[in-house]
Amino acid sequence: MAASVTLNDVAKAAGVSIASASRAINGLDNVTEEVRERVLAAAGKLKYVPHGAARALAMSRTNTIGVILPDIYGEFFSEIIRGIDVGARASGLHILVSGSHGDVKEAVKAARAMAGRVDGLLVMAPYADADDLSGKLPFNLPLVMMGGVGGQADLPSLVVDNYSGALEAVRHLHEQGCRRIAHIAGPESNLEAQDRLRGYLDGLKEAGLSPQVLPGDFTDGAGYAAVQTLLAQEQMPDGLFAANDMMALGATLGLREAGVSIPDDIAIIGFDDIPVTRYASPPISTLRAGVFDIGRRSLELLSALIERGSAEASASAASLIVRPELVVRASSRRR
Amino acid sequence: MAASVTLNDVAKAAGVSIASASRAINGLDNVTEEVRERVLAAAGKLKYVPHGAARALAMSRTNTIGVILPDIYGEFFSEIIRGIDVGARASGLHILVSGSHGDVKEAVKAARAMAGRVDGLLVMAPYADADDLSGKLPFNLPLVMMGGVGGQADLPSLVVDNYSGALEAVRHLHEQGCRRIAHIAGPESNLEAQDRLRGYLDGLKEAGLSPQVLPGDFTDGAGYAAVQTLLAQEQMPDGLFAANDMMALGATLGLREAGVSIPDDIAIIGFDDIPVTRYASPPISTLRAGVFDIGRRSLELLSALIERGSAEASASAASLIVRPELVVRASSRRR
DNA sequence: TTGTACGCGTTATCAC
DNA sequence: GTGATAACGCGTACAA
Repeated sequence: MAASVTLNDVAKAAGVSIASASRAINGLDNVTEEVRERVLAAAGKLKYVPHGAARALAMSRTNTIGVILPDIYGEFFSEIIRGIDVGARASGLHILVSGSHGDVKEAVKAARAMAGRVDGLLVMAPYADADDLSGKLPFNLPLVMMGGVGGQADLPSLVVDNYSGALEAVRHLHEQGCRRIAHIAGPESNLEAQDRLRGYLDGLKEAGLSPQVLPGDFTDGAGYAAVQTLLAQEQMPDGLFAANDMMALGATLGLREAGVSIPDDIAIIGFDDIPVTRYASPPISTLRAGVFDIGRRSLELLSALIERGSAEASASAASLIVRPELVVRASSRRR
Repeated sequence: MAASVTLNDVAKAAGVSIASASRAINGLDNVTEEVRERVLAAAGKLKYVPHGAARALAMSRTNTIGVILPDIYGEFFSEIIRGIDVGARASGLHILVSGSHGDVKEAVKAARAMAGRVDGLLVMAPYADADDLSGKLPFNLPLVMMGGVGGQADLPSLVVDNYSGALEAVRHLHEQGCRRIAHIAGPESNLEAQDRLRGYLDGLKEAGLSPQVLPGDFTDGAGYAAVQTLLAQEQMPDGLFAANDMMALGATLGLREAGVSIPDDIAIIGFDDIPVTRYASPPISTLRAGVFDIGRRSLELLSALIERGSAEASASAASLIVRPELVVRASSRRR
């Protein structure tokens, strides 16, 4: 019933031209007060709502930014999205999200689908080789990369210093008296996980300890599985650095189940500082990457790029580097 | 630089008409194989990407659905979004999200901004009076309400049977031997919280017990604060039903801090079954509303409405009612 | 101040 | 099969 009412209908109902109707509705000042009222009244009665796509086409401006994440749920991404939401709100922008499900092809596909529907792109693709994206992604659109390794493809980006974070985690465990420190790694193809692994290895070298790396995939299940491996060996480690908080959480569950005391028998630290770390028992030490801030600041950066026409986008490609902050909680505090 | 390349550019480069170019790119069959190849080659070389808004305008079809939630982060909404994402993916739809921040005006505003940019709307507005929305929201757009009270404004919807869920929670605690059962309520203006409160009150009446209701706002902080109140009174309750899981979680933290044993001294149960309940210690009993499924099924419902042109949308406004399922974990298991 | 007419990038309907 | 051309709904020079 009733195809949606257009500006034309409103103009007709108000007895003015479509141009005047447009002006009145958009609050331009070159309209008689009387005309404005007539138009607004008509619009109200007809329940007129501007057609987004048409407006976007005419103004080549959507007031929407596209967000492409590996996934759009879970503690980690949820925090990212929150940051983006807050920033977007402040800038009067809307958000078109899409999950790439860890696939580069999907990410590119999503980006293509967003062309002409967003003013800029915020993408996080930690698994992607820089070259995989650089050529295919930017369709003359302002773009900011979140996470990933530094200076990825010369795109403006916000990255976490995963390497020094990992280094700090190891040093912390060492200071707490740990001498056999194991690591639960993230997905092999994940660039951030790779950096964290490097930091761990260098940290152990620095301390003169020998490393033990267990495979993982960033899920709590992987953390749980990893401790099963550890429990089966002759000697347990006395320190455990998980590449992210979810795996640290899974590890604590497994250890508690086995009656291992945390942090006395084994100290644990994660990475990211997602909310649930505070609710775990014991609360889990971690490295606060400022997930929320990453989202918010990325959006601000993108927003700025959009405003200035994204002129020399890559010129000012000053990749902001976020240095994670050590957060010590009960899971690793031994004194 | 270089204004984005259009279909016209591609057509010109391939030496065909814009119409043929369109056909070739959209895979229609009435094109010579040779023309198709020329067009595709040109498109590839020019890095052509279809303009979403223009396509939407021409086809009056966006392949996008708008999602309006009170918030777009946190465990609960994250799960909803996950469900929607899965459903959307299956239907080849994109998602335009917006948080209303608990404000009806904001929700309506968001919906207006989405007009002409989406094919349908998925909205959750638990604080909204049915009448507040029914008139202002549907701009000739297929719409499905998530949550809220049943049959809200005759719109097709997916609602949780909060009342019987709450009733079941109370019965469970009673069966476990609890005789002084307190309730931490949700926000007063929240319709779902109201239903849960009703269920609680009727449940206590049924058991012949006297109720104690503490105020809350669905945050863990509120749960924590509520137990401080309880700890200060002469006699502690021996059972606690929180209107949602986050408050139940906050309550367990407060109680553990005070050295109160769960579930021996006090049994606890929440509502919603968000992921974190499983990681808490002890794991928290709850009522599984199937948050994920609500998202997914809402989308499926909406998708169906869109396909069939939303003809008699409200005719088939068969509000699907989800009956929550009791999930007993350590926090309330006394035997 | 107001109205006319064109353009935004695509799709779809025609003739050819 | 292919190519003009009219929508789609709106903003906006430009002219009046």
